[in-house]
Amino acid sequence: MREVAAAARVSIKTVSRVVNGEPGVTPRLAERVSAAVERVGYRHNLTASSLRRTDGRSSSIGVVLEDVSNPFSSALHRAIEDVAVERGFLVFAGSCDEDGNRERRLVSAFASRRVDGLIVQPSSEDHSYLVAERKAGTAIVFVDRPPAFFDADTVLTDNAAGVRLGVQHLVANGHRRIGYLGDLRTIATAAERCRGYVEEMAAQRIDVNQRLVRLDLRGIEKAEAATTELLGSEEPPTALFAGQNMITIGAFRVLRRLGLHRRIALIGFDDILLADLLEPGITVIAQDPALIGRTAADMLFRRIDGDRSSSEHLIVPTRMITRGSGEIPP
Amino acid sequence: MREVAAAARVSIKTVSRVVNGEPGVTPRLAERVSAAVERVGYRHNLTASSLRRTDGRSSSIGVVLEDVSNPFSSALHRAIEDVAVERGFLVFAGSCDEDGNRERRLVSAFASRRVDGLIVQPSSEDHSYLVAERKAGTAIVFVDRPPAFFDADTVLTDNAAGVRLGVQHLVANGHRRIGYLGDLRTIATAAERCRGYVEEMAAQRIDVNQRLVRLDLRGIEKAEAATTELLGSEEPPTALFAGQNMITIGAFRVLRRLGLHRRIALIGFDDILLADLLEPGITVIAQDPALIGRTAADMLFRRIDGDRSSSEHLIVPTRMITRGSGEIPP
DNA sequence: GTTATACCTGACAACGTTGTCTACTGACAA
DNA sequence: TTGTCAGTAGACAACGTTGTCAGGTATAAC
Repeated sequence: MREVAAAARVSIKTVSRVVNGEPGVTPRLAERVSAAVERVGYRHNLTASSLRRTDGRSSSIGVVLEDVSNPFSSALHRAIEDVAVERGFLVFAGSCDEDGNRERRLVSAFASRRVDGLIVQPSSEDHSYLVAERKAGTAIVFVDRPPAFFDADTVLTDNAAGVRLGVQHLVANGHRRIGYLGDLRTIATAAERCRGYVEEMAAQRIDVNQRLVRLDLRGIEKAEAATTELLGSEEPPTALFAGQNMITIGAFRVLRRLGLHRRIALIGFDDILLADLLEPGITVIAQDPALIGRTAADMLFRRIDGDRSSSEHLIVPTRMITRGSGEIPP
Repeated sequence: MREVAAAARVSIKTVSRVVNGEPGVTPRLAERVSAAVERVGYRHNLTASSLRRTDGRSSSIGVVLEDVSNPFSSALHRAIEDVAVERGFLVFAGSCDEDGNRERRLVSAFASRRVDGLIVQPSSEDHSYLVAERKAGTAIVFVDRPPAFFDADTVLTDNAAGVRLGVQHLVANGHRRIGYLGDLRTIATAAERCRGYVEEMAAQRIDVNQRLVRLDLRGIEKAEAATTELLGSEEPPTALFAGQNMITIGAFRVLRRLGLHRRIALIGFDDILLADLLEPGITVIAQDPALIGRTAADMLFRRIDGDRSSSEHLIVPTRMITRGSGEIPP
């Protein structure tokens, strides 16, 4: 900046004014400065700028995801990015793989870089550590899963209601022996989904047979093993509800392998690319990650803009997409 | 920091030493400082720190992707992140949707935040603008596609060789009327893949029938339209090579719709989740985005660590995964 | 010609750090 | 006791900006 000032024969402050588009500089002078900026190859240093500014804004936000490469998380990420770029903000993103410590380390790394806001898809089971960030003025919004021991804005899917919709659909098609395959119970959404299953079964006056319920399945392989076991049991289910993406894939693989894919009904939570091209197409309870991400980002920027009202909790609905696998009769 | 210093009754510099783990502080004193840090709720400000440090490192890198939510890009992103966290670096990521201007804006935003390195999956057709960044000391690595008018390290897939492998496989299965469906020719990788097709056809002494070649297909729908047209023509192909993910999906959809999915062979470039569960499974030429990302990140950090040797150009091989669709005879 | 009024411009300090250099402390040998 | 030497601690400036405020310069009105 000093170089630019020298080249344009003005003071440093004037260069700053031009760079920031502040008023009070003659167009002619501004032109001279811009030319000098170009000539010297000057690049504005936003870190120094944010250090000095009274509001201390860094124009960046941090996004903590389960895994940037997982389709759901990355759709969130993209939606958030789209809102951020409109505001001239940049996005830090990190994955924590269901590891609470990694989540904390990420947040701390973001905090060191003085992000203006955080969007967290939590892995940890205690978010009281965020109190310090909040006090430092960082806006915080949770997506997909609620925080624990910490009050903040949230944007969640109604997981239980989604599962209930699916189970209801299976019952309407005549099923009563409905198996449930769920993810780690430590994941809040997985617990919610399982709750939805139990509640809807009760609402339909069907006793839950514990032998038809398999939980804590993480990854395709565990889902495959559990499905194989379930279908090989004495009184196998006539329908399966898969509580997550990878579980749906695992279950479908086994159904195919056993030649049961046209005989046993299957509904999965979360849509899957290509699910429509399988035979039969897989009926799913679809979330809308793009809408969730956009909503969360809008909320975050409202907070960054100074909204101090009490925390909001939004629910984004799910929707059932029938494609065949969920409509197989018992 | 001043507060911490006051609370621990030491000078600011001593606090700095403790925070940075510099030697020359008695363990007892360090303990006292750490306690004060905790008590005051102090958070190290990395932006101020990097401003002052002689090396000026921000411990962050920028990643420019086609789209953070696209499976290939997000796999790259994840692999890069994994290398970065090991080094204590944070990752800015942005999408540019094949828009060269967006790419430039992203790079400029990264530069303003003084990232130490850039990994670019380019959309632009002229990267001479990066000369300024390079001169400022930013390390730059290109992935997936080569830069134009700019010399830098690259990590690319051998696209032409991959396609040749696929075409060869089709010919070996008896096909001679092989259709080719390609992405926008402005995308370097798409051009390369098309070249592979032409070259292998020549090597097999088969004349390329221009009516069997459809290019500039962007997105599933355009691919569907082109496939429909191709298959409805007078002398339809007996096999199709789809030059990209979405094109493969579009082509398969049409084959299914026309009931030709067991009669016309199909090979796609890039693996697709669930491709093994379709009927028939889709034979693909698979890239290894995780390896590409990791390699690029390793390269970038070598440059950040000061490696000034001339630019390297690595090629990551592809591999064919046969699943049925590519083995259908004419 | 003088003064008032806008409007521009620049000197200086400060943001939260760290590099440099000086000064202090205590231990040990002479 | 004194001198030397590590080893440790602190004062100060500086990184690249911007906020504050004082000062300068046209222009217009008297």
